[in-house]
Amino acid sequence: MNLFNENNASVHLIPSDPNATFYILPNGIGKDRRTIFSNAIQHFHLQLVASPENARFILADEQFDLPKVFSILKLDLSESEEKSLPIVIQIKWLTDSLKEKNLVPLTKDYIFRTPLIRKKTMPSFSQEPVIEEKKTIKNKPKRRLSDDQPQGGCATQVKQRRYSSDDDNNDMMEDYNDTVKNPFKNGELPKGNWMCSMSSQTAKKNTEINKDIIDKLQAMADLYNKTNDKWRAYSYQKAITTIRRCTKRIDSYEEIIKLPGIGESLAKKIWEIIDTGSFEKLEDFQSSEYMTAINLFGNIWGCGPNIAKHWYDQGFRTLNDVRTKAKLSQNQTVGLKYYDEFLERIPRDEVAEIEAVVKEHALALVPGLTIQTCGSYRRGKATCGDVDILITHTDGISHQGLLIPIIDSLRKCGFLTDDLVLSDKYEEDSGSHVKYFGVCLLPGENRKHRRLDIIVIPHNEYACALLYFTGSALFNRSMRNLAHQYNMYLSQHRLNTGVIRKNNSKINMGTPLYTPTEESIFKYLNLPYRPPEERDH
DNA sequence: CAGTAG
DNA sequence: TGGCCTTACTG
DNA sequence: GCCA
Repeated sequence: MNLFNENNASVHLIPSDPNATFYILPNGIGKDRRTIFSNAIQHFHLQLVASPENARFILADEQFDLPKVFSILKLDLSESEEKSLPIVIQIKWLTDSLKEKNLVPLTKDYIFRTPLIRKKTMPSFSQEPVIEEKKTIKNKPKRRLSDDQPQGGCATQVKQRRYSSDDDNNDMMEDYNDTVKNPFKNGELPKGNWMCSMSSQTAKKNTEINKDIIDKLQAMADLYNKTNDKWRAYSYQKAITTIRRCTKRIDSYEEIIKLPGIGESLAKKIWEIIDTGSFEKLEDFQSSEYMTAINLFGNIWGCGPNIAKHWYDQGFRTLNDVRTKAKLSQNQTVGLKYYDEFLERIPRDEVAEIEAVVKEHALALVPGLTIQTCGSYRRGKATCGDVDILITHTDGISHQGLLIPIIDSLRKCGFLTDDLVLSDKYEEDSGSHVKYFGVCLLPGENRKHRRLDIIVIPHNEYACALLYFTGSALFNRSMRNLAHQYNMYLSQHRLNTGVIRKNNSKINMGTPLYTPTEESIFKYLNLPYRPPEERDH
């Protein structure tokens, strides 16, 4: 793994080599260009560092010469024959690479003239420093985030937050507020029906007024969701959200068709419900042998539309058919075992009890953990479908390797009865979170088996994870879709800006934004902040 | 990879 | 006409 | 199913 071909004057870069650390000399490079270059670095899987001391390569504007660059860096050209100096490269190398859509060979033409020192300053790359360097880089950012206040801070604070300058390897995490370019002015959103911009709160008290309509549409959506017609289901779901926001009883076709997300087809169906009190299509479905079976099977955890259809095609019609004749995955076996229990809602109080058990065991292992129950519980619902518990630690480190011990502890006391998904491949890499999906049972009489998800994440991802696991699903999709419009991308890990997509796939992942709080994410997206209770779409 | 889930 | 969220697990 |  050599960075250099010694027999050749040109330098051959191996992008994945962790030693290929790059620093962009900001002088003479505007913020926009710098963002582009940062993105490029990431796109080519190169390692960007925030301070020149950690960089093997310095990317500099062509207007400078080597002495100038070194003076900016406060490095002495004549000194330090032994200490390896960074190699200064023309930024043109990056732009050329961008043009080619591939890293072009790093020939000597791109390297600033260094006749005096070049021979001796070719860094050597033994294995030892590689490992050391890796560790420093991985750990520092996590520690640096220890002053986060997960729930505190209003949106306006975002702009004031800065990383301290000694924070290496955090160029990408720099406060990018100023470089976030979206074409919309403050508070303005792109054209469209953005659920995430609206509160669901008003919806709650108006549910009754159009209840018959909503219930029937919901039943249809549920059924379509269990077929492969997920986009139709999506439309129904959005229509339901819209109707929930209506403050008056809907009583004319004209006002229905005007509602966003409701077109001719749905308007006709809604009018049918209003006019006749019934919904023929739904009744057809509900009396259909196929839909009945699909609905039955689809309620098994781990059985989706395709498996359900497959079972139907095999002639299965009842749960007993499935139990005795179908080839079941491990998850489906568990899902079938608790079929009825999983369909029941969990009272709020019981969620709190489950949370308390998990907290007790987790905190016994590591005091000071941040433990937050998300999902519909955090949205303030009276009952929940499952329990989502998010765990992190403000020190940015203590969460590592935590999941398995927690699970073991909970399993040992009989709280966990079955596992569905258990990912323990924490590689201290890629910020991959760690998740457990399983089944728990509180001690005592008349208890029911409940679905429990535990997610352990690094603290710098806390806000995005919180946002994601709090939902609702529709709210998340709306928000991510909005991010997409801005050429950003939002996931449970991070919010990136400057994403370049082509044919609906990302060719450039962009640059992560600093997201200490949920509020900051809303702000980046030009959205008014919505507390969890208002995300119940 | 398809399927399922969040 | 084609996008409609995104990542991660299982088998 | 809806929308651009």
